This record gives sequence, C-alpha cells and structure tokens, in this order.
Amino acid sequence: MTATTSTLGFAILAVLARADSTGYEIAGRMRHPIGRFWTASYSQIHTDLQRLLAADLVEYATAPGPGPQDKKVYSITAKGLGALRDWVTQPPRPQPERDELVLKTYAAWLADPATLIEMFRTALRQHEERLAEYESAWVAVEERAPAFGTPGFGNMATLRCGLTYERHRAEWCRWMIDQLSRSLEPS
Amino acid sequence: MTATTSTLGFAILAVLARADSTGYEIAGRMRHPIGRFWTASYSQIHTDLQRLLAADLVEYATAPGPGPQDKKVYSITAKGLGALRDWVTQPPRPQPERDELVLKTYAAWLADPATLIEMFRTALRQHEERLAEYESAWVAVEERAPAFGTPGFGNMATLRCGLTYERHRAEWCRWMIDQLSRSLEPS
DNA sequence: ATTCACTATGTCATTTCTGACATAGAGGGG
DNA sequence: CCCCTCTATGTCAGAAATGACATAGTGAAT
Repeated sequence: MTATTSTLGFAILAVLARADSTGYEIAGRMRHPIGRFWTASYSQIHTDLQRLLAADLVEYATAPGPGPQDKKVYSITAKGLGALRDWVTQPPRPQPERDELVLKTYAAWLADPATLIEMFRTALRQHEERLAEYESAWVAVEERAPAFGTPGFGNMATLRCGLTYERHRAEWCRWMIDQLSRSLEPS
Repeated sequence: MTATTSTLGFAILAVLARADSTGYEIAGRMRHPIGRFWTASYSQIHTDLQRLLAADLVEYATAPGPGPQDKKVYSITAKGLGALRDWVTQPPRPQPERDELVLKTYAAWLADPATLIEMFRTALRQHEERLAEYESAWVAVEERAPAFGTPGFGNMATLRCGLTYERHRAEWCRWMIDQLSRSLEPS
C-alpha cells in the first residue's frame, strides 16, 4: 500500500524542494553538499527519478539541452512535497553505521604501531582540513542567521552536525596516536 | 591479482583472529560488539565464509552440532592472518557516510518544529543511553589498561571512538532542540 | 504437553548499488 | 587540430545486501 520510496528518493525530493534541477544537477548536489551524509551515483538517481515520476512525486519540463536529447528540468509536485514533509518527521530506522577505520581499529592490535600512527595521522589531517572548512563556513552562516522555514536552516543544521562530528573524529585520532606512541616508548 | 576480499571478509577475519568460531557465533559478534561499526546478516557471512575458504584465508574443523548437520568451527589460517595484518594499516578508502537523521535535517525547514523537537528528543535519549553504557564500560576497561598487542586494545580503542561519537551526537541533538525551540517562541 | 528461545546450517528471490559503457554538443587550452 | 572537461541523457552487467524461508535438535518455562 505505502509507496515504499527509498531514502534516496527522499534525498532527491529534498534537493528539488529547494530548486528545480536536471538529473545531472541533482547528481552534483548529491556529491556536494549532500555527499557528506548521503551518496548516490547518477545511474542510481536516474533509476529513482523514474520511480518518483511514476508515483507522481516529481514532474519535469523539457528544455533544449547541449546533447542530442532535450534536457529534463525536474520539479517536485504537491504530492511529493507532502510525502517529503511526512517523511522528515518520521523517526529514522536505526541505520547500519559502517566505518572502515573503526573496523581496522578493532583489529589494530595485530599490526605495527608505527605504521598505524602514520595512518591515523593521515586521517587526523583530513579531519582537521574539513573542520577548518566547516568552521569558516560556520561563521558565514551564523552572520546571516537563517530562520526556520528557509532552506538556509537545513544548511546550518547539517553544517553544525558536520562540525561537531569532525571535532569528535579529530579528537579520537589524536587519542589513538597518543596511545600508539606510548606503546612504542614506554617512558 | 589482488584477491579482492570484501571489507566484510576482513571483519570475519578480525573475529577469527580473536577466537575460533562457528558461523553462528561470528554472526553474534557481528551484532555485538562489531555491529556498532559494521553490520552483516548471517546469509551474508555464510557467503563470505565460502569465499574466504576458497582463498585459504580460513579453514574449519567439524564437530557434532545440535542440528541435523555437523557444526563447523572456523579458524584463521596463517595466510589469512597475513592478509588481515596487511589490510589493517592500509588507509581506508573514503567511506560513504550515510546518515538518515542528517538527511532529514537537511529538509527539516519544511516540517513542523514541534514534531521535529520530539524526534530529536527521542534521538537524544537513545544517544544518552548508549553514552551511559559506554561510560560504564570505559571505567572497567581503563582499570585493566589493556596493552597493545592484545585484543583488549582493539576493544578499548573502538569503545573510545563510540564514546566520543555519542557525546558529539548528543551535543548536536541538544543544539537542534534548542534551535527548534527558539523558532517556536521568539523571546 | 506445548510453546518459546537458542544453537546451527544453508538457500533464494529481490532490491540496491557500483562502475563501466554509449552518445553528443559546447567551450577552452595547448 | 586535437584533447580535455563540463553539460546532459541513458543502459547494463555484476556485486553486495536484505529478508524470508527451510531444517532440526536442546533446554527452559508455562
């Protein structure tokens, strides 16, 4: 009965709720900024767009494109907006939570500490880079202070999550490096 | 050339590096404690065990089981241990990072703030519960102070990650609730 | 007595996801 | 002049993952 629209479907709807877009543009936004918390390739988006189309959650207008075919500018329908709104407040089912670095950490006791330190230093550098990126974006967003009811609120809220996440990660990496260093030179 | 063992394969090897186990037992450990950072169903583990078996990374001994068939107690081979050790220090490829709550947050500006507050309060409660769980486990693990080179080190390191992660999440949920509350009653 | 939970193996259909491929015009750099 | 990148659409094979099903013995509680 319930048209089981996949999570990716809602991600697409969330994009279209902000601006009408071609499939290509949606794919671009799935890399940035959504890519930080949900990823999808174009072929996957294409498949899902057909599904959304069939369920009348999106529609499109054709416009002359650069390639051999016309481009299709998708937009969300009233029905789609309703479905999206419903989905947003539905409690998320406990998600898988897959993290290769932590899995490696679980087996880290088998490996060479010096090499591990290098690996965690690389990870730390990446997290610090992203943290700096987020922090500069944060001061910009805080100035404008986007109100609830505007897309800017969504940007601010997800940015905030990314910010504290990167902080937690960097902190953990530093702790790991410290622990591993101690195992190398025991005072 | 490179025997492309999946990440799940290494998760299984990481379990067997600690103790010989039946497939059923591996599945149990994939729920707890590995389930926090990598999940797999039994059918998936079964498929992967066959692959690992074919690649000589694991072997098994039969023993009388409760059911109609003998049970198979798997153990890691020298080759498997080598592959696992190599994999551990290999830098992890940037993982997908899928988070439904954050995706909902991205579209939260469309929904009702009061309902959202409830959703985040539920999430906060869950994170606080897990945090309390991890914190009591932490004091127990810190006392024993497991040395590098023992499985206990892996337990401690992953627990530490879970600890700071839950703290970050709880913090973010509290921030969200605060923001959403403000949009309800503007001073 | 019967039901339930746990141990233990395995299959299978379906869905989801990835990565490669195919097409094609516009615009810029070497 | 050629090559690369970006825009833009789409297909397809194969891998990965899920969830349901099938079988079957033990032991504990109702």
